[in-house]
Amino acid sequence: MARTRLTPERFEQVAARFKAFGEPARLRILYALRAGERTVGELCDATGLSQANLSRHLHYMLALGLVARRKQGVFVRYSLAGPGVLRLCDVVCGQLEREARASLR
Amino acid sequence: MARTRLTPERFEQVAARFKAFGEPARLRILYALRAGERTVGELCDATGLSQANLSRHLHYMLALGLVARRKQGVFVRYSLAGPGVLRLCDVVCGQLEREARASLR
DNA sequence: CAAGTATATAACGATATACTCATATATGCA
DNA sequence: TGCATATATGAGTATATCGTTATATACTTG
Repeated sequence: MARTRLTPERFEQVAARFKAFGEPARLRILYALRAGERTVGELCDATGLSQANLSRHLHYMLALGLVARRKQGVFVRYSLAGPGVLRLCDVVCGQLEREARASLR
Repeated sequence: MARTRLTPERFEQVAARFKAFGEPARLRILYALRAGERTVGELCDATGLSQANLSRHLHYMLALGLVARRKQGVFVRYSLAGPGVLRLCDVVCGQLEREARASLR
């Protein structure tokens, strides 16, 4: 694997990316988008978050390039920015899964 | 891949794990441990963090199972809890790397 | 243009988190 | 035992971030 030099600002970037995932509300949003594009209203229903709160998190993730935004009439449709976005979450889920199973036996 | 049901508390767990990585100071510590076991004092030098601050972050990551602790006389030697700990960071680094390269051309 | 709906944003309070300074605890040694 | 060193922790401050309420903006339709 190519070893990347980790400058201080690289640490900042990486941390910022992790921080985006380090919030249950945002994870819920991302997983609600797993099945495909959703309007803000639909995401309200799917996640149980308030509209204002949702909008703020979406803006946040849009700025980080985690989600994509498409305006269509009155509606705004959000989607995952790429197939890799949830891969990271799945890795962590898998790790926790394994740890949980290991600690049981 | 086994599809795991994502309960609310699963979201919390995953978010907590991500949050641990979402802090530049902790990333610096983890990467300083990449080369192997280090005492707190050595980590002070390697990261530039204050002793008190460092001690807190180490405690935090110890509780999450990201680092291991071994007491040896007056010294306490910390190390990465497992080989998978930094794999996640490398994934993110790689993604950012690719994105940076893609946005250049 | 007026009214209704979808989304975004401003302002605010509450809470959490990072950091520092000072001090406590633990260990080794004279 | 007394001192020096390594690490941990308590207390306090500053800042960031989440969530809410109220309001603004943008678009559609009558």
